[in-house]
Order: sequence, then structure tokens, then C-alpha cells
Amino acid sequence: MGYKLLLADDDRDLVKMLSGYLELKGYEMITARDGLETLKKVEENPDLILLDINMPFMDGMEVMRRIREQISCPVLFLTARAEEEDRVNGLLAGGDDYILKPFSLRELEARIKAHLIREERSRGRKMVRAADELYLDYSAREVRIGEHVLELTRTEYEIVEFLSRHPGQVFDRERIYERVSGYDARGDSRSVTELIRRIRKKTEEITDTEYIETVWGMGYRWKK
Amino acid sequence: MGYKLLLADDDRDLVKMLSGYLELKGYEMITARDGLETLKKVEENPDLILLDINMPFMDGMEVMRRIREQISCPVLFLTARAEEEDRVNGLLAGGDDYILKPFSLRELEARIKAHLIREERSRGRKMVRAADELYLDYSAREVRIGEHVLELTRTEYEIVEFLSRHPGQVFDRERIYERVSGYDARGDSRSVTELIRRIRKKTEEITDTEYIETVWGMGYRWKK
DNA sequence: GTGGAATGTGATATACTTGTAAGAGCAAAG
DNA sequence: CTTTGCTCTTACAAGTATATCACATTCCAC
Repeated sequence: MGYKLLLADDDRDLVKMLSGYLELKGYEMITARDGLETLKKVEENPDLILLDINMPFMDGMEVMRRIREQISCPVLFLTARAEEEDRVNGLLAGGDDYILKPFSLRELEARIKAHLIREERSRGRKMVRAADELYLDYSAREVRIGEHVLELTRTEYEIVEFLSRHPGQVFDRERIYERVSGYDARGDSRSVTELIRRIRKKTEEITDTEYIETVWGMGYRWKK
Repeated sequence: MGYKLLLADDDRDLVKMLSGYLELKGYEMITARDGLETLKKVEENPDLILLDINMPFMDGMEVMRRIREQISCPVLFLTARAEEEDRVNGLLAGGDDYILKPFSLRELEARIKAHLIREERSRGRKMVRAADELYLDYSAREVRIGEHVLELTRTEYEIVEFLSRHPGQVFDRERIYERVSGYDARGDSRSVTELIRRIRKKTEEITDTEYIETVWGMGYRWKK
């Protein structure tokens, strides 16, 4: 969450779909449609780059080489070519991963996450204090209050992570729901009420402190 | 896993890609871009060295000779030259292996592992306590619970070693699968479920203690 | 190649999580 | 202090992830 991704591909539909999906997932998206545009956008310092190999004006490999002269963030190649040779070439040019089309959104997201986490870890980030006695470990997806570990389910954890990353800001159920559930979510935002109740119930067993505040008629906010 | 590798090559892209890949696989990487830098970095006592033959300032062969005066760890030559003569020279200079570019990542990793294992074995075994009554012998790739030896297959062992080296941290199937099988592995991460079931079944026969915990919707973790 | 072990796959059962609905409880506005 | 509308609580239904099992495939040593 809170990461900036650069997506470079000449397939409009793919770009639209992917960036829509990833935005929903909380990423900030920059897009480019050809090699030259990509190089220009690189100046905005994305945290990770998704790069198509076949693009007009300058192909992905060449773009790759030039990117490396500018910044050092993870680069994931997207491509339809399946040959082993290409795979090696892509990686040799300095790419960090190689994803074959067609790919599943889920797999793509998993790999993006993996690379962002690795990048973060190599920069040495670990436990983050989100409030008072409450700590988050993003890579372990773990929440602790003092010495106690909060046993949260996936969505519960997502809500805590999302809200605590924007302390003091009020979000309505709709927005929270969008962020924490998938693109293909089935239910509606009323379930956020329930999820938050469950989180509160679990924190209550450990401490009296209230972390998530109800803002009447508007939504919820993380209490700093 | 948990090993320190020194990668010496003057090709920036290659270095970036390889060290990125090997870091993902859990190795700690040191890099050098020329002969002199290599000799300096050797002082950090890597467990294994990947050495390019053609480098500025001092070529790989010369570096090799000087390394041997300092430490005795496996040295793998990386080179584009395919001639038999060079191969013989490289090995004569004290190199332990000889890998021709372009090489597949999978093969490289396999060879690195092979040499590290051989090295550890010749240095004698040491048992590491991974939990409670459970001990790992990295060089023998053996797991014991009390006096009982766990008969694990290769992949099963890899999973136990990987998870136990990061106790308490949650990994999803995807990441476990990446670590434990080759980069271009054939199957998918669902098999991790099955492998973990098999590990659990084997430990169950010895003790009631649960070592691998399921974290619903997130993955698995080694119980501290 | 052949045979046996290891790994992967698919189907089904089970466990757990998330979503839904209905009523009770509360805060705000008149 | 009553009405209105939102939120909390509770119980349950629906949905999703994991465990298990049997079998297929791949790998490896011979």
C-alpha cells in the first residue's frame, strides 16, 4: 500500500484493466505506452516497474538498460514470449522477474508484493509503531499490542493496515471496502461494520485502548 | 540459505540481476566490479565466490591466486570463453567449478548449493536447534526430533529448513514454492499444501508438537 | 528404458472466514 | 423526550481456503 508503480505497455486495454485493478488495490499508478514515454515517466521515481518487452519506438530491453542508468527499483518484465532464452536475456538485462502473458491478476499481485517486500527489507524496515502500544510488521502481516499477538484474519488485517497507514483520516465504509477486498468482491460495504466489530472484539481482550474510532454518519478513523 | 556469496563481475546488469535473484533465494550478497575490489571484499569472508575471468585492473586468474593465499572457500568461475584450454587453466588456478555464460539460473543455483553442501560437510557437522526438541543438521540435510531422525524428501527438507530459518514469519505458498523449487519450476504453489501435509504427517508419528502453523488466508509459519 | 520414489494434481471433505439480515441500542435533531 | 437514522450485536447462511486422499506424472538411479 502506498506504493507507486509504473506500468509500461502498448496494449491499451491491458493497461486500463491492470492499472484499474492495481489502483483498487491501493497502488498509485503511472502508465506509459511506449519506450520513450516510459523513460520520461521513470523520472517520477516509481517503487516498481512493470515493463512490456514489445513496445513501439524503443523496445523493453533497451528501455531496461536506460532505466538502470537512472534508478534502481525492481523491474518486472511482462511478455508473451515463452522461450527460455528470452527469459534469461530479460533477466540478464537487469530485470528482476519475468512474467508471461497471459498471467493471473492474483499471481501478478503476489509477485509485485514479493518484490516490494524484498526491496523494503533490504532497506531495513521492520516493525512499525501504529499507535500507542500497537505495532505492525508488514512483511509478517502481524499485529502486536505490547507482547500480545493479535490473531487477525486476512481482511481484518488489511483493514488495520490500511487505516493505520492513514491515521486520523476518516474513511467511509465504501472506501474501506474497496481497498481491502478484491476487484471481484462479492459482498457490499456493510460487511465492513462487521469486520471492524470483530477487530474491536479481539483488541478488547488485550487492552481497553480504542484504536478504531467511529465517526458518526461518516465512517471510521484510526485514532492516533 | 543464510550463506554469504561474493559475486565479482564487471557487467553491471549481470551483477544486479544475479544478486537480486540470489537474494530472493535467501543468500546474502556481496558484489565487486573489478579485481582489486574483489580482493578487498574477500576479507568479509564469503562462503563462496562467483568470479568473472575478464575484469578490469586484475583478471580473474590473478585474483584467484591471491584469494587462495587468504581463504579457502569454493570459487566458481563465470566466463563467456568456451575453450577447453581456459577451462583447464581455470581449474588449475584453484577454481572449483567453471560455468559458461550464458547459463541458466537454475543450473547456477544448483551448482552453488552443491558446493556449499560439500564444503559444509568437509568442515564437519553441526546441529542447530530449530524448535523445542527439533534439530537441523544443515550439512547432512537431516532433521531430528529428540533421538528420532525425520525421513524427509529433498523438497520437504527444504521447506523445513526455509521456514525454520525464519521462525514466526508468515510466508504464502507462492513464496515458499519460489524458495524451495527452481525459478522456472513446472508445477504451482498448490503443491506446497501437500508437501506440508506430508511433513506434518511424519512429525506426528514422533511427537504431538506442531511445528508448522497454518495462518488462514496468508500462508504458513514456523512456530517459535 | 524400467521401476520405485518423489512430486504434482484433482476431487472431495472440513474448517474457517466473510457476508447478510433483523432487531436492539444509541446519538443527533427537533 | 421522542423520532429518525445510523451503528452495534447476534445468529446464521454463504463463500472460500485448507486438509486430506487417491491417483497421475515426473524424476532419478539402475
